[in-house]
Amino acid sequence: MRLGEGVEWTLHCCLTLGWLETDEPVSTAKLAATFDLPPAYLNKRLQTLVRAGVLSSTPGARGGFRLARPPEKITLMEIVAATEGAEYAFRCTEIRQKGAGAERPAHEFQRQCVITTAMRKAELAWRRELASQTLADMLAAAPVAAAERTRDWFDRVG
Amino acid sequence: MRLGEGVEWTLHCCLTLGWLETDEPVSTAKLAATFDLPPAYLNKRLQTLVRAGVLSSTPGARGGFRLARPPEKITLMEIVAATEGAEYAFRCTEIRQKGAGAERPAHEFQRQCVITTAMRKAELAWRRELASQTLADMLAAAPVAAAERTRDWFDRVG
DNA sequence: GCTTTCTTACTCGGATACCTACTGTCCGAGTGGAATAGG
DNA sequence: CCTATTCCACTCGGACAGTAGGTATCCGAGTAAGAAAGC
Repeated sequence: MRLGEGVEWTLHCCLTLGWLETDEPVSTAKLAATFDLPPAYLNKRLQTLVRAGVLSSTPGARGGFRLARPPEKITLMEIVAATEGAEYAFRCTEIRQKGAGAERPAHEFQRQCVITTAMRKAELAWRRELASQTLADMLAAAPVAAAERTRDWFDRVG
Repeated sequence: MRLGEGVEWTLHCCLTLGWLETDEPVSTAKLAATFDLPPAYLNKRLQTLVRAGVLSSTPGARGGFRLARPPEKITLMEIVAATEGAEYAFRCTEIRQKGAGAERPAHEFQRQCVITTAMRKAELAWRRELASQTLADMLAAAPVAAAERTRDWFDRVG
């Protein structure tokens, strides 16, 4: 099991957008340069965040991305689910109904199997933890110097 | 993010081995037939459980797999980690040190970034949940009829 | 000076190629139990 | 009846092919802002 790199990218981009505190949109090119990422692909990932309502994008000259909501109202869960998909990591394919189970009547399988229940319980704990942390929490947790340095860097590159 | 199908397979196989309560090993062929799975590949997954110490295998005629320990001492976390790998799902590639961060001295990056901390915290909650559930818990949670039916089926196919 | 046009810079969305990890198959080697052959 | 050989069923482990999903690139279309041109 592994999370795509896109999760790390989008989380860092959201953090950066939160630090900048500017109301002007930030272009994909600048964000990509900040972390040395492929611009076209990063843009694709950010677009999915727009569709999820986490970011908003403005087209045209001097366009780019900005946070769609104040950081206090953006949870990590939203960002992760937007880039990685909202499906469960464990996907029950009902193999209990194959082979030996094929001869049994269908009504015996209405209750979900104990394995699915257990795995889902663990995954909900994961989600709950992510949902409890907002972008504002992370902005506050990072050293203030980090925020200043990113602001400086964005001032310099224009 | 998705867990491989192998997780579902090995969990069901462990559950089946627990239900059978026999001391004789069960062959890969029978387990594969029980869930209609490809025998060779299932065998591969079960071998990793042997290496992890969850199952034990006996070679030769009438050989097969059996639980290496009583079900009370096997946690779901062990089974999942054995088949899926013990690495974290979120893998920090330190993109904060690329691009804008490349000019900054290395000692600034000794503390792990807030994103890694947050993601790891969520993942630990997931692991804790899986580690708290034993195979014996699942055996008990399932309807007794299910256990009987699998025993019947294994008696019939010999 | 005002309006119109042009240029520029950016997002948007689809099409496509690549690459990695998971899935699945195959084969040779090793091992233990049972059947068979020989004394 | 006892022992040795043969055979079979199974695990073990590696090599390899196929496949799905994530990564990455490219291109045309649309849009907004500013600059340039025309009246």
